[in-house]
Amino acid sequence: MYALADCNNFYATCERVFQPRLASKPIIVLSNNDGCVVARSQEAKDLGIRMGQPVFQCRDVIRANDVVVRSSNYALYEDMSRRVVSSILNFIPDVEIYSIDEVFFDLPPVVDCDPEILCRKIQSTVLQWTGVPVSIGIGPTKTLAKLANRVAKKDPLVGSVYRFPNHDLDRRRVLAATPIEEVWGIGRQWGKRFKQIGVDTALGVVQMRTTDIRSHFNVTVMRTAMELSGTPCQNLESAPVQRRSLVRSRSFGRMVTRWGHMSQAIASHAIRAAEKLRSEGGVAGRLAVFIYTNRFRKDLPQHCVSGSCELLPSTNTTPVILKEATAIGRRLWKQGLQYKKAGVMLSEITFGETQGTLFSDRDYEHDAKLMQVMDRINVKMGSGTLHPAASGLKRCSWSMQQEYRSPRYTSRWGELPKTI
DNA sequence: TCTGGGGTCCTAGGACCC
DNA sequence: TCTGGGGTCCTAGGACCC
Repeated sequence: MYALADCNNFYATCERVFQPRLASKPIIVLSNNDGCVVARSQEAKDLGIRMGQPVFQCRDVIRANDVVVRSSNYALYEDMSRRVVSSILNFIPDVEIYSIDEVFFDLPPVVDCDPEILCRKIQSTVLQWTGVPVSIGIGPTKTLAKLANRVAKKDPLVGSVYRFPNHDLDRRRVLAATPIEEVWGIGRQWGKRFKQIGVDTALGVVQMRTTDIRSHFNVTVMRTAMELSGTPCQNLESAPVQRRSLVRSRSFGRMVTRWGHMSQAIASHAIRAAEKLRSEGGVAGRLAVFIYTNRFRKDLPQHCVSGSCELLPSTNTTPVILKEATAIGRRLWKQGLQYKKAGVMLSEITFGETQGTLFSDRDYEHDAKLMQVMDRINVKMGSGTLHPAASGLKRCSWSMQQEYRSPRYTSRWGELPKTI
């Protein structure tokens, strides 16, 4: 039996925990650059503000309803997420952290422990210890736990915890009430294709033959269909998975028209990406850089390009990655265009022993020591204290906008909550 | 005027090998 | 006139998730 605990309106909830006066107000949290709505409290959802909607499109609704607007504060959300997980770990030895606001876990088939009762206990404990309300769905597969979670969230009668029913009639009722595109793993596009062949709920999928699903779709969709029928195809992944790629990218606060600014942006992404990779102990075998113009400005010439190179031997050394990234960026750059976004991607990431090379005079031990010193200083004195000058010496026009960020209450001494 | 960032998996098609 | 069969590897693009 699987369970999925999902924090309700997570980012909006985090904003509320330390500012109780926001308790019943509509809240929205914005993406980087304060561009789109990425989280909404229930009140904001009720006002019709959509997920992913550009904030300038809902200015009127915000003003008319006194909606509280926040820039995203990942330092706060990540720390709150960690607290939620550690609360759950008090009851369950092994969990899979699926996302910043979702945790899967196994419920052992113990006779004297009703899974629903245990989950209710977890739910109330998390709320008491962290202030974050969670909904928990229980089912024989992860997909069904996810589906049950949707019921736990939507149906006020079930009190935030819902177990996918055993009884056939109930099961069909719940499946029939789940629109096809809301099944985990089937989004809008697959949903459309299902509707074309006359299937518009989860029940319809369960009633199809597996071979028919395979012929219309791919194996991923087929697995989802099997999970909906109660055959597990996905295990609990409690060991942290080793990543295969890593991206650092940002839209610019203002359009970039000078190579000087672009090279600083690429440099800063390269530096951050390399730093992140070292923190996880990996090395990358390939580096890619991309630069984009503003795809929404149909009136301007578009230039969305990327270039990549092999890193041999695989590396996480900042100066190596920085030099290559800048060179790729320079090749991609076209003067006279207005750029909106740039990013750096590290891929072919490996951990542990790596392939060396015979033909290099680089001193790898020296590199490793230098990076270690730099990382230690930055951990101790704050991120970015020591950095290559290529990323720029002062905040400038391409930096991100974050006008409405709340304090990082739980992770900065200077920003601890105070009573007034 | 203003439109996010970070991942994974699968498939088709092209280039190449013998 | 008639032009094979069996592989691998890589990349781009499309789908999904949060």
